[in-house]
Order: sequence, then structure tokens, then C-alpha cells
Amino acid sequence: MDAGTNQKNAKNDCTKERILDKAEALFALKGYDAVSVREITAAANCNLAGVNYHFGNKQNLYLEVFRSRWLPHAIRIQECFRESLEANGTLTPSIVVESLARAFIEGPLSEEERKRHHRLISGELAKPTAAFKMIADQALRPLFENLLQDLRSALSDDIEEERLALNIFSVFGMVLCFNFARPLISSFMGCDNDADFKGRLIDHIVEFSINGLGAKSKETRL
Amino acid sequence: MDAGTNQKNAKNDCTKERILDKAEALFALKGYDAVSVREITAAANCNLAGVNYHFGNKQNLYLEVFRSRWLPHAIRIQECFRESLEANGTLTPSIVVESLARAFIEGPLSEEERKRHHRLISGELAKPTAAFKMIADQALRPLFENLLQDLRSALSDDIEEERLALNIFSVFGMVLCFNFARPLISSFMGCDNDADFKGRLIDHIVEFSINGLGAKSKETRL
DNA sequence: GTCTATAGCAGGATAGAC
DNA sequence: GTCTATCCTGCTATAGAC
Repeated sequence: MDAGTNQKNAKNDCTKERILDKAEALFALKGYDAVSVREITAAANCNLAGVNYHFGNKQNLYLEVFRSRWLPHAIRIQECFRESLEANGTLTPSIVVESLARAFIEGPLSEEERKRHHRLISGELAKPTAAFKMIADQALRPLFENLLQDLRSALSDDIEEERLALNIFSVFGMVLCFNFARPLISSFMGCDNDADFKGRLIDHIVEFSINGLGAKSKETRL
Repeated sequence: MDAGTNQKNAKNDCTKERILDKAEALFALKGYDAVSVREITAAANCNLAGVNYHFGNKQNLYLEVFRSRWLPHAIRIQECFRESLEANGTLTPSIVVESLARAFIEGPLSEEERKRHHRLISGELAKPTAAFKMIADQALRPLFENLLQDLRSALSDDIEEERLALNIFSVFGMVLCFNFARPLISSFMGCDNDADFKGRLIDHIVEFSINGLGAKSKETRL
């Protein structure tokens, strides 16, 4: 399928990398406990013992999937977000929200990559494992801190810290939910889950959020 | 712990019910695949064979947990929501949103029940099994259809159907995310996840949503 | 670095006594 | 309806040949 032609793949498309690829796909699809090492090695077309040789045990393989696959994808998404902010120049609330929504819903990843990425994080949010601390420290919290700064300068600066944080989680919650429950949503709404729907989704999130955020900059009560 | 004294428990607090109770708790805590039948029967203080005798197999036990535990809780939450709507008389957007958020975040369930309830549905949203169809048909879709009606009459009635549905998912997404990622959120925000925080969360959701919704009734473009 | 072979154990499920 | 005893499959992990 993936006809990698660069030098890196020529050497790296070895057993270890194939195992990581298949492990990522299977863990995303079925969750840690539902996937066996046998299933992974069979899919990777290598021997059962390969996982223990390269990663020590199944747990470490799972962690390595997050370290070497999930995390780089998260960083690409966040870079896409920041590039969009910089391309726009001034920070307005709607630019921040639209850049964020677009990076996560359309973003730099392929559709398959995006799906795997979100299924992996969904699993960790639902039932955190050792991988959770890593992704919280290295991806989620830095993003949260950046968003705090971005929105603080985009909104009036007398906004209460807690309200600012709740605003971020509201926007982020919408983005996450629309990603992770999108099949349910398009099924209930009776429309296709295609690129056009994604675009309308982003428009909606921006519009909905700006009004929610916007009111905060006008009022000083509480 | 649970000193049930009514007649129903006197007869029903038998092996079958104990298995269901422990299965609900364990499936919520660790997910289907990570829980063994041995673990459940040990917790329920009964024999290993009890699960197969009463439920046929592990899958059916899981389904029965949703049928006999999750679904009744979902119905109690929705009843709480509708009672709140009726107690308020006229349907305004803020009454609909506040009633919804309150029913799901504070609601009629105990803290433990609520936690189990949300962990079970999170697991099904992340990795749907046969239980998903049941809860979608019998709980999620009816709630969605009711909310469509409620909000249509609370907002201007020339609102586009898709926008109405997206509004519902936005509000619902915030409620779900604040439930299911609340430990993460209070950790990032550095505040306790107590009753007072829940109250502020509900206020925030209402305020944020009303501004997001409100704009829709003013504009007719697109 | 990759393989075969296997140890050692935990899983779901069943048969049959009580 | 509950128990014991057991089957058998599938799992992770390891030892050791190549």
C-alpha cells in the first residue's frame, strides 16, 4: 500500500517499524486489551517473538506507539494551528478558534491518520494508562497553556482566569466531540460525513464559540 | 455497603443481581476486555459458573448491564430533565440548556452512579459494541429528537434544521466532555472537582451556549 | 535480527454432582 | 440455583537455534 521511496524508509521499513505501524492501527481500532501480540505480529508479517525482542513487552510497545507515532502527529497538528495563527497576523477570537478547529478537524493529517490519532486519544481519555501522563505533559498541557495566552490577548484582558480556562475547554470539547462522535452525529443528522460536512462543522464551531466567547469581553460582572 | 431493606431486594439481592452490580462497576472501571468473568464472580462472591448459568456468556452479561442498569439510569436523567422543563413553564433557550446541563452534571444519580454511567457510555462511544445500538435507539435518539423540538420552539422557528442539530450537539458535546474529561480539566485548572465547581460549570455552559444559540435567532443568512 | 518451539498461565465455557 | 472440577483455547513471554 504505502510505497515509501525515501532513504529513511529503505532502512526503517524493517520489522520494528512495521510492528509499530500495525500496532498503532490495531490499538486504535480495538483498544489495548482487545488486541493480542499475535494479531499485531501476524499483521506486521513477522514473528511472534519480534515484539518482545524490539520492545520488551506489550505494554512498552503500546507506549512506544504513543511516543513515536501519536506524539509527532499531535505536534504536526499544533504546528499547523500555530502557522495558521501567524499567517493571520493579529489574534482575534475568531481566528484563534477557527485555526484550532481547522487544525484538528481538517488539519495536516490524512483521514486515516486523523482517525487513528483521535481513537488513540479517546481510549486514553476514557481509560488512562501510563501513556496518558506522557501525552498530557508533552502535548495537551502545552497546547492548553498556549491557548490561554492566545485567548487572553485576543479577548479583553480583565477576564477571569477560570472563565478563560472554561472557554478553552468548551471550544476544545466541541472540537473533540465532533471528531470522536462524528459517526454518531452524521448518523443522527442523516447526512454524509464528507469534506463538505467537515467544513460546515468548522463554520458552526467558530460561529457558536465566538458568540459564547464574545459576550465575555463585553461584560465584567461577577 | 448497600443495605437494601425493601421486599424487592430481599428476593432480588441474589446472585444474579450481585453479578450485575459488580459487572457494572468493573466494566465501567476497566472496560469490557480488561475484565475477566473470574474477577466479576469473585467480586460478587459467587461461583465462576454463575455468569454462564444466568447470562449464557460474558457478552450477554455486558449487554444485560446496559439493559438493566445503564438504560434505567439514562431514563431517570431524562425524566429529571423533562421535569425541570415542565416546572419552568415556558421554554426559553436558557431554561432548556440549563435543565439539560443540570440533569447530566448534577442530576438524580449519586456521584458513584453518575461516574459509572458516564464511563460506560464513554466506552461505547469510543469503541461501540452490540450495546451501542440499544442505547442509541432507546436513549440517545429519543433525547435528540426531544431536544430538536424543545429548541425549535424556544428559538425562532425559521432556523435551519442542520444548524439546530449542530447547536444541540454543541451543547451536548460540552456537557459530555465536561463529564468525561472532568478529572483532566480540574487537574489542568488546578481546582477541586467538587459540588461548587460543578455549579460553576453549569453556569458557564449555560452562558456560553446561550450566546452561541442566541445569535442564530437574530440572523437569517445562509 | 529473526526464527521455532515451548513454557507457563489465564481466559471463557461446560459437565455433572449436590 | 449453586457448586467443583475440568477442558481447551489463546495469551504473554522466554530460551535457544540460525
